[in-house]
Amino acid sequence: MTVQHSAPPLSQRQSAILDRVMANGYVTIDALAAEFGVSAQTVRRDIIALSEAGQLQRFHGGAGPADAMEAARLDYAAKRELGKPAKTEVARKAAALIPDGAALFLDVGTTIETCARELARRKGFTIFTTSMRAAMAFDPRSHAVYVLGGRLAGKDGSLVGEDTVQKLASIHLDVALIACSAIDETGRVMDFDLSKIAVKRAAMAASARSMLLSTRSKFDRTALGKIADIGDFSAVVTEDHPETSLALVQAPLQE
Amino acid sequence: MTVQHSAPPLSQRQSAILDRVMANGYVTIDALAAEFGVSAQTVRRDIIALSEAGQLQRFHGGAGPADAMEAARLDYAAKRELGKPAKTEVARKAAALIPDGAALFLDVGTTIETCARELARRKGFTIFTTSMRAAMAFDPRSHAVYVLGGRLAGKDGSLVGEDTVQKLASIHLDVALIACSAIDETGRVMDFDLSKIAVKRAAMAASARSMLLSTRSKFDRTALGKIADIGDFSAVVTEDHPETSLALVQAPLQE
DNA sequence: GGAAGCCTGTAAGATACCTTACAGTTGGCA
DNA sequence: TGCCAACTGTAAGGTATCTTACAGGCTTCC
Repeated sequence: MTVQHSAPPLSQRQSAILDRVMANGYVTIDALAAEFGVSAQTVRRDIIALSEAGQLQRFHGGAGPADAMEAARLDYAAKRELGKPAKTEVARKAAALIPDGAALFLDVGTTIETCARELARRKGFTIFTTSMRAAMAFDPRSHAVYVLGGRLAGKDGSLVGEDTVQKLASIHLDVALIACSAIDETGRVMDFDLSKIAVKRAAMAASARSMLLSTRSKFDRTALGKIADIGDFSAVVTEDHPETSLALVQAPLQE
Repeated sequence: MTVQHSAPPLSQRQSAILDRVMANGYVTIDALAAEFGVSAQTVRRDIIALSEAGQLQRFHGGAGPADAMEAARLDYAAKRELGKPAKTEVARKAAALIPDGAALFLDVGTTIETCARELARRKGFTIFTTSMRAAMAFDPRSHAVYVLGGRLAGKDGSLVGEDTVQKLASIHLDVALIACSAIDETGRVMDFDLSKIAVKRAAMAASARSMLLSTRSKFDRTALGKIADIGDFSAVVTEDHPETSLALVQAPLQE
């Protein structure tokens, strides 16, 4: 079994620069020059080489990540922009409905992540989630964060696995924040990803209340599998202007 | 139970800017101005406000993350710099010893993460890990990545839990890549974090071979708990200049 | 109505960075 | 030794960004 790298040769310093970029997300040329004890121009040359090799992305004054994994994250990030303002509004409204100190399940999804960042600015939550990106939003010193393990499924940092369901069965949570792919005319809440549906249902079963976060763009559409009926949720949070075909509940949750 | 945010009020656009920063890691002012349809100067003002609020960090031409979680990551990243060149060397040497397509356990730690990024540039590995940061280094389309769940323990994205040990007991891996805090004069490999020791031992037990990644700065020191004896490892990877008090094995692994 | 406050856009000078070009250093090789 | 290639540092001029300052539009409130 051959041991070989497909990547082109990198100097020690270039490799170190890559490390820093991957770790910090963004580094300035000045910082790199100071760290390695070389001139800014030398660092610039390294960055140009790495940039041309597609290893990172140049910015004015520094460089940021741009490789396979990060590029996927950017694709993923770009996807967020589609429903951006609506997502943010939904996330903020949902976060405002969560009482302090609650024990929560956080589903996978961009809206949930935005909500997670909103919640992370408070303190004392207990979080169960299958989304690494949602988990990373929290400071472990301010919150108790539990990540339900599994196989890394996509660029979104989501984890899927059979154990997840049974682990959820053994705990009790206050609120499950659930995302979906579609809500059809009859009020069926649906998702494209079958592997995640079981997790969503288990999370709902393990929680006293379930909250569905969905932009109106998901309404009157259909998807592969059914998660639940819209009536199974204690609250459905969407944008204002509820000109949809469904009656929406938006009452604050209480313990 | 009161529902309130401790954070100061943010405009819709400022909040959206934060979202983008958290998602992309770094955004340029031009990109933000174009996205929101406002002038660069307006975006700059938003960024200045957010920066003064400690929500993000200003850079020449854009802004990057700098809030609680990310700041912790930066602290963590700063820590890497202590043993930087040595860590990189160890990581690269270790990665070169791993045969293609191997099933691996990746421990928590900066050296392991650097090694993970090195491995991620190849294809076909099966990865089990308790480190979210290590997991994120891989593209799930090129590798099978399994994250062993647990409680988010620190800024390093590490997960600890009781289930982890028993889950490891049910699988078989080729190589376990293990990190440690110290190796004392008698060859005892030790760690400061007791909660992680059980995981390391379980991973070693589940793997045909174990590889210890350690810079020489860890040698002739001691720590809280013992992981194993240095003889329990199939290979110990450290920097060149093996002027240590221990005989080190650095043989390539084969299946 | 009118003043005050806030947000926004525009413009000019100051600052920081980038590019290009050239020279010094090092190491390999004949 | 002499030559060449690769790497690095320095410097000058161009470009981009930042800062500061001012003006217009909008809302609030008297």
